[in-house]
Order: sequence, then structure tokens, then C-alpha cells
Amino acid sequence: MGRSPCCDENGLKKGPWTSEEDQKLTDYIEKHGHGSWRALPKLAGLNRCGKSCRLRWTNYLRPDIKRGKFTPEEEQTILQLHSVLGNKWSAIAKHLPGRTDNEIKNFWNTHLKKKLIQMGFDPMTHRPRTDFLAALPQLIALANLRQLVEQRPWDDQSASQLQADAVQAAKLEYLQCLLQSAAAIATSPSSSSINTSPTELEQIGLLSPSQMSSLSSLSSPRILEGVNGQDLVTWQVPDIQIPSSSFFEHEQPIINGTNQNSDYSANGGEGEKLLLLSEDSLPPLADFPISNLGDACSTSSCEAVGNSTQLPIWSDSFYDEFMSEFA
DNA sequence: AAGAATCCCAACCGCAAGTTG
DNA sequence: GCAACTTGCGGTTGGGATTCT
Repeated sequence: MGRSPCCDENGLKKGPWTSEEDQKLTDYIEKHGHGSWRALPKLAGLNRCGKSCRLRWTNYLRPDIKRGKFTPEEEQTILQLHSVLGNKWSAIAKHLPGRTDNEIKNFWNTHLKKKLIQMGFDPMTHRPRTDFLAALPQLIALANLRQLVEQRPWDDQSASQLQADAVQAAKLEYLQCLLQSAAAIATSPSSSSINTSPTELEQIGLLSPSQMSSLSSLSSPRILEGVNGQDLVTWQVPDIQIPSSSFFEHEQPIINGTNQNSDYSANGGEGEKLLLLSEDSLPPLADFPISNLGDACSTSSCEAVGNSTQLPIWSDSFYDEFMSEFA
């Protein structure tokens, strides 16, 4: 299938359209329809290629084009559809009457993508970004390395404790985010597996071997039906010792079966606690609605987004404080 | 006030699927 | 079945508009 020479043809005008050209194109299409786009320019008296004419008509001159800012409802629809369809702009445009694929694409690239990134989401996966978390093991190692390099006398009890707590906190936050991501993945019908296994956690030094053995059941989360029809992802998790330093004083324990918060139910026996992960069950993270699943969504494919009404991100204050611990 | 930086969007480019002879 | 042609799509860009310094 060869390429059409189209606009490469000599003498054809490129660039912005004049009002005269717009008028000629509109008049012709209103009278005759566009027919063959390739033949149209000549018939309409335009010194343009058919491709340029088609683009001008579909993106600008078409009478049913909706102009002006995108409404919040349209924004939500785009977010929802993009999470399902990806960069299928024409498919998304079919759900937004009067909007062109080009317009939606521009709106995505100039507004929505940036918005998602600012909010801590990967604009392609619509999940919390974990790129900086990839550096966490290195940060942990760095913190430990500093300890060695500085060769400080670690009989200084408080400094030592702070250092250890920071490292432990980093490990726990990393683990928490992995669990959170796993919950998001497990509740997403489009995903079937969790990428980070307990073995990997062990490999990066996140958990001790004893913790690993009790955490092995994490690789097989279970989805339970929650009280309000909201699915809950569950793992059998061990008690993990939470550091008690000032670093955590304002934070609630991350994994603690004895926590009285309703989302953490201590119904496991034999020293095991059942951790219930609903989408808002992890206290240190800042929750906010990524999409209000709403009314604009009517297709079956759109329903697939239904489980991700709220996704967590790291709060800025926590992130800053966390990073400052390693600075 | 002016130059620089950034934003925004219309339009172009190239690829690939669909159509036709 | 094949090649030429047409159409549609998604990524990218040029330059005007706007905001910042």
C-alpha cells in the first residue's frame, strides 16, 4: 500500500486557511458533499491537497463542531475513556458529540496529561507513579552508605535511632506503595497479575527473611465483596514493627493489625492479621478523586474503569519530609 | 515596557488499514 | 492475489497569544 503524494505535489498551498478558502470549501461541501477528498480541491477551486481540505473540514468547518472550553463532564469522560482506550482519540471523540479527535488530543496533551502528572499519576496507566520509588532502594542504600562513610561513632543513641527509623520508614512506605499498586491492579479488570513479588521485595532488601516468610501470601491477593458493594483486596500479612521515632509521630501506622481504624480488621488468627485494602484504606497517602464515575459513562468498555474511583498519591509534605531524611 | 519563556492549537507528516480495479 | 490509490489516525510542529521576569 503506497503512500499518497498528497501535499508534496508542487504548487499546492500549505499553512493557515484564509476565510476565502474556508468559504469555498464550505460552499462546495454543502452543495455536493465532500465525495472524493482527492478530487475535491480541483472541483471546489482550491489550491490545496485533499488531505488538507478533509482536515480543515473535519476539525474546523463542520457545522456540528462544538466550540469553547471543555466542560468538567467532558473532562471526566475523556479521562475515563483514555484509561480504557489509551490514545485512541477518534474512538474517544465518538463519545463526545461535537468534539474532534484533534481537539481532544490537544486538550489531553496541554491540560489533562499535565494535570495527571502533577497529581502524581502516570498519564498512560492512570495509576500512581512509581518512577521515583524505583530509586528508593538506592536511597536506602545511600542512607546506609552514609552511615559507613561518615564513620560516626554510633553510640550516639538518638542519631542512630533516627537513621534506622528513616531507613525503616522508607522501606515501609515503599512496601505500602507496592501494596497499594497491587490493590489497584487487582481491582482493575484489565489487569491479571501483580508485578512485584515478595521475592523481589526480599531481593531489594525491603524485608527480612523472616518477614518474607510471613508475607509470602501477599502474592495471591483475594478480592472480597465489601460492604457497599465495593471490592476489597486482602492479603494475609504479618505484624511489622513500626518505628516509634518522631519521623512517624504524625503518621498512622501503615501496616498494623491492631489499628482500630475500620479499614484494618484484626480478624486473623494465629498471629496473622487480615489486611483489608480498600481504596481509601492507607492513611498516609492523600486521597482525591481521579474521576467521578459518572453519568457520562454508558458503554460497556467504560464500565471497566469503575473500580478506580479513587487513587492515592503521596502527599507533598510527606514526600518532602521523606526526601529530606536522605538529603 | 520589552524581551524571554511558556502555552496553546491549527495544521502538517508519515504510517497503516481499507478499497478498488 | 497484487499493486495502486484513498482515507483515517496519531504524533509532532510552527507560530501566534499569553504570561512571566
